[in-house]
Amino acid sequence: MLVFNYHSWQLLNPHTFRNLLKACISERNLLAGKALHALFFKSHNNNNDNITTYLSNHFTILYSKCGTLRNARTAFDLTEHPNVFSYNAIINAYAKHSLLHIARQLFDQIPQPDLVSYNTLISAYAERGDCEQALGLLRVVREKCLAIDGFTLSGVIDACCGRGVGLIRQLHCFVVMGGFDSYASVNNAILTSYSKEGFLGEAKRVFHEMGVGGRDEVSWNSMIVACGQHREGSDALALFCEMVMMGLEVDMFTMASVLTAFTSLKDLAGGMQFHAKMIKSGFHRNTHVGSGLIDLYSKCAGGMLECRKVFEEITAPDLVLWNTMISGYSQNEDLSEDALCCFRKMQRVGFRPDDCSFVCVVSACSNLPPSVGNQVHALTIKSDILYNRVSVNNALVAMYSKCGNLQDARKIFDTMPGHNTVSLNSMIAGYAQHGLEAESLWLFELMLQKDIAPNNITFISVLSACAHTGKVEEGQKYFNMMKEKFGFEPEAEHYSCMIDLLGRAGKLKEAERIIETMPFNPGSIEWAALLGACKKHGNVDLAVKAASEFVRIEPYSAVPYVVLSNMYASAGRWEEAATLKKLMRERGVKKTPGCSWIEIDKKVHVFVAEDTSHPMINKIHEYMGEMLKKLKQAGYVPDIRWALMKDEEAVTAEEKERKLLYHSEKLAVAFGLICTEEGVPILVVKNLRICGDCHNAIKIISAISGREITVRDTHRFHCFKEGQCSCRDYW
DNA sequence: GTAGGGTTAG
Repeated sequence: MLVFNYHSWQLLNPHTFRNLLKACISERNLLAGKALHALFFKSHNNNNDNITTYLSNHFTILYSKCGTLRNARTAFDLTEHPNVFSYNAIINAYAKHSLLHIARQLFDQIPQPDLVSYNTLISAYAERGDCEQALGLLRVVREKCLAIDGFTLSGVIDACCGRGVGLIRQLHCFVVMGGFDSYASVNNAILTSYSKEGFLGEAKRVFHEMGVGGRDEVSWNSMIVACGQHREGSDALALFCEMVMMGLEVDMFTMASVLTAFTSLKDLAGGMQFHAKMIKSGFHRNTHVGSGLIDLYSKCAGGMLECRKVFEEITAPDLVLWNTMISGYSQNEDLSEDALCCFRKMQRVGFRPDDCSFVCVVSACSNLPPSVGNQVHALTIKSDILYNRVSVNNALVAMYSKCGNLQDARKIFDTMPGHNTVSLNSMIAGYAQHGLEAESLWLFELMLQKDIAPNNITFISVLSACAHTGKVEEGQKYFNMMKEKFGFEPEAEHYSCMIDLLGRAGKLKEAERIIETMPFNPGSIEWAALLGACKKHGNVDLAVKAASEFVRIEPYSAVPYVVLSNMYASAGRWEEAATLKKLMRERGVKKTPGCSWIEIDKKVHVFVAEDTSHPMINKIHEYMGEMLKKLKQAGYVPDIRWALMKDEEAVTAEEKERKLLYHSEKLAVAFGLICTEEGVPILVVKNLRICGDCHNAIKIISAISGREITVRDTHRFHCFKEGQCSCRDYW
């Protein structure tokens, strides 16, 4: 510990002064450093000897290390002969403050940059995900015959992560050929990159090949995180135990990594126990651990209450911690507005949002009225350093397409500075959700041509595009391609897509067979897909099986009860329908009330079925009455099978027709048509799936009114135009 | 004077 007495410093000789400054740097003691700096001006500044040059350069290093950029810059500007050390320090300081353009300017001024200068800049580009620049610098380093080291390679590998596994494989080769595979840091970077590209097997291989002696703590932590992120939580926990048994040092990074394992297992109880243990050791106040905890509770506890408690315990929240909170809010659909509040609050307390903050807040906008997304988009443009980040653009593409605005999604996709796997995934998914399977598959083929590696998520979108349009053969082809050509082991989601694809196409037997033979225990999603297919094709027997399996897994979901009782009712099996309704009441299962909303002039108007609360409801009813006449003239026949919700026998056909007319999506559409100018497209969002009668009616409404009407339901988009729907009635 | 491990988009 550095102990000082200002008065005695006046007598220091230059060498002692230098040693003191060194100590300040290694201890990051800003206070003592500043005092030394003041003294330096009084006594040494005028000399022009080596030690003065040394000292003045080291003040830049001191301030850079202590994170005070302004002081670092002042010290740097006051240094008459800046050496490469202080250049490197100040470049690093700017890079860490996301001011890469200034870092680059300074780099270009260095008379003779050394390897550390290059490494620093490469890391800065890696931080930004700019793989081209990082590779360019690597080339320069090699041309200059500077001997590459582990810093160079781990930086380059980090920068190239996210550009497909092919590039990582090439770099891995380069690492092995150059003999850099003895560097733990380089192997760690390779390991993490493989994992992030979706290749856990390769990551594990790297880890094993490192051997116990070749690993450091980072290797263990990286492997634990990799397993956690690939939902192999129990492997992650086993690694942690192994680490503890071996007496390796366990730090906050390890704790955070273990938390990702609990999160992946959705093991809230285990995570909470671990939390309790960490409270005893005080780890829970650490930001790394905190973000792990917040992630755990936001994903597993069904709300943000616990997260807020964790957040409040943290002594000095950092940017990642704030981002994790924003992310938590944005993943809880009904808390999207809170995500925005959190984003604003973070800025109020002085944090500058980074790409991750924007990605999270933009994704929250997918669940909010479109105008909010537009505003946040404007914000990303204003904060220009982020504008060019691929990740933010990807999030914007996803947001616009989820908000039903495929045109703007495409515009961003076409103008963004570069594409990676996620960019293509977002756009492909956008087209898939809108039922534009041809565009979706065309983009996928383009992706392959351009050598942008698909990942497991790409195939989810591709398969769902096939499912949404009934392309059974294509779906089968892509499912096989994913295994055989790309070596991806299909995950539960891929199997669900196949169940959906086959089931909807009427191949119920094949769909059921997939459930029986897939290498996972089928979850509610798989059974729901089969149930939906049974409903479409009227197979009550199989529906009973699917529904009961669903209920076993998710006892409080109303979905299986409602679907099955509607099926009974449709088949005229009233008693069974009633029994099911009774059972539902007895078990306390509540149906989610259907509601639809529309944004007009930045105000959201929500409608529930047979709504009478809206101030303009009379006008809406009047409009619907008129519309009904026109609809009937155009050949609309109300499909009263969709009005079977309660007391079926008691209601007359006329009453059923009236009920249908006042479904929430029809009310919202009518309101939209009343409130907007001729020709303006309208967007309605529904919290459940669109009803079949509404689907039919809105098709005709779109023709009568000459409007483009988009309805987003929980499953996909229906874009009605000139009497047709983009789903081509396949839903 | 410089890396690799916690959060994110599909």
